Amino acid sequence: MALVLYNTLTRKKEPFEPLHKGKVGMYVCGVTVYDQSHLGHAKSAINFDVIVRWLRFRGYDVKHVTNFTDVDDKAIARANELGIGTLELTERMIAEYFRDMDALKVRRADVYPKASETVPEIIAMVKELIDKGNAYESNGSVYFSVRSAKEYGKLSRQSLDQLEAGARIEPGEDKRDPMDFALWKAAKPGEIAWDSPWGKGRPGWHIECSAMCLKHIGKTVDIHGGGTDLIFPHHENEILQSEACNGAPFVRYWMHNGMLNIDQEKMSKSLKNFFSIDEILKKARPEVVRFYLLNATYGAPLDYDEKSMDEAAKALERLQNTYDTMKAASSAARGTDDARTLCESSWKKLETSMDDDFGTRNAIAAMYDLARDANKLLSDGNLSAKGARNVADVLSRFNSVFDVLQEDGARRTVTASEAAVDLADPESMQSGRLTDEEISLWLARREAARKAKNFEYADMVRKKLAELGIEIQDAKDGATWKQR
RNA sequence: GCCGAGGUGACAGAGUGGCCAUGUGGCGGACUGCAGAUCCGCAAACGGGAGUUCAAUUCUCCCCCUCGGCCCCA
Repeated sequence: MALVLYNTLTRKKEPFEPLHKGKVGMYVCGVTVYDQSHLGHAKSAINFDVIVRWLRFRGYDVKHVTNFTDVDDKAIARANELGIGTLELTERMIAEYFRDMDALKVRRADVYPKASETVPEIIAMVKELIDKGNAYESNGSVYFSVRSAKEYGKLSRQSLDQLEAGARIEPGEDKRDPMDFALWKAAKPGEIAWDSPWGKGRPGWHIECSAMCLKHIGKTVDIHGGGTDLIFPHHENEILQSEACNGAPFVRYWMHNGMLNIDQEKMSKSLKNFFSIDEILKKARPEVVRFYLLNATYGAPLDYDEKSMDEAAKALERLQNTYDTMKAASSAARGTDDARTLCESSWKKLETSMDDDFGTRNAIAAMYDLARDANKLLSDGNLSAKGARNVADVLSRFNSVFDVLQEDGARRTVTASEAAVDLADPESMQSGRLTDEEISLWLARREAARKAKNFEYADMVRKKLAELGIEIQDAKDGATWKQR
């Protein structure tokens, strides 16, 4: 089954065929670094993180580029407020961004170009656009002439005339046409600026992505991603610039992730209705945040509320329990079923889902089905040790793409000595860390007490262990325990 | 106004021309000394209207509603 993805350009799902066989050049629009990152940014980062991981899992050699917009009106304004340099502020924000995304287990892109470090390439591109007659200089600024483009609005399906009806030129601008946009902005006093053939100034917003794509990937990128809010005008303008400059198709597949809404409104910095990643991580583990976001469709808007995050936590708990249980059963299970058919069909379903425009939601559903059937086999006593291992392997493979299960949470069986008949006082349990042997000993004592129907003692042991962060569960073939 | 997406059971959210989504929650069971975990069963849906069809939640048309984009924004 071939990988199919939804292309915003054609509004259809298309079979994925990169320009060069086996290689994928992928560019994802990053953030403007003037403030903290919020859950909406996390959604984008995690959606594309999993997309990249799946492409790699499928054997593609992916070069993933994500930029930082560090030269920008808001960053300049914020830095001035704080009385620090623009790049000082943006460096700080970039560090925070990495801290946040690392916490969310987002794999790093291969390259993180910054606007401030791409100025020579940007200037070269602007020059070329002027030479080719697609741009013009005006009072130290350079604008792209939309009327010079062969076609306009193919991504967002906007008509230039329609747009112009509502547009107007801001006072102080020197555009020839209202829809023309700045490639290079003449410096204003107190702003960060670079020398250029048009005097001191700085790059416009859209041009940095075009320049970075060209520099780090080439004239044509296979996948260009970003939020749906960037479709117009940002991505539209990127197409105009890049195709006018390079004379080659700019992007083969446009992928856009849906916005995260809160109370029916887009979460955004300007609306001040956002949860910073910091805050979110106080409420939920990173794995839960990932699971919550991946349990939706990347391209659709997602409404956030605390209740749905809690639901995600509970649902994930089930998969985690199954994962832990299966790992424990990998040596203990006694049945005869090696669960091969089950594992194969579950994995097949996951692959089919992921190959269908990265259907993480259905992929997760496949894991639920696997968990249910495997748990049933186990509790019916039919699962073999090898079968448990097979199931754990599938979940582990799933996790290598989704990264939502904790690997060290294994529930452990007791390796108890039979001779543990002395019912020592649970109160004598040392606070601090117990060794595995000590835990086994206590569980053996408890087991002996249970057999003797001394439930008071058994409950006491369970309680004391719980106080030390050790959770135990009784099962048919003995208790298992887990460090919390 | 223009462009785009969408309306599915209590909630979240897939999908398909005729058969189970899935998860959380609810109800009833099994297991259990109790916890917990797990499993089984039940109830519960396809915005409204017309049409195509043997059959439509799934296709077509109309209507209603919601959301996003059109300054910045993942």
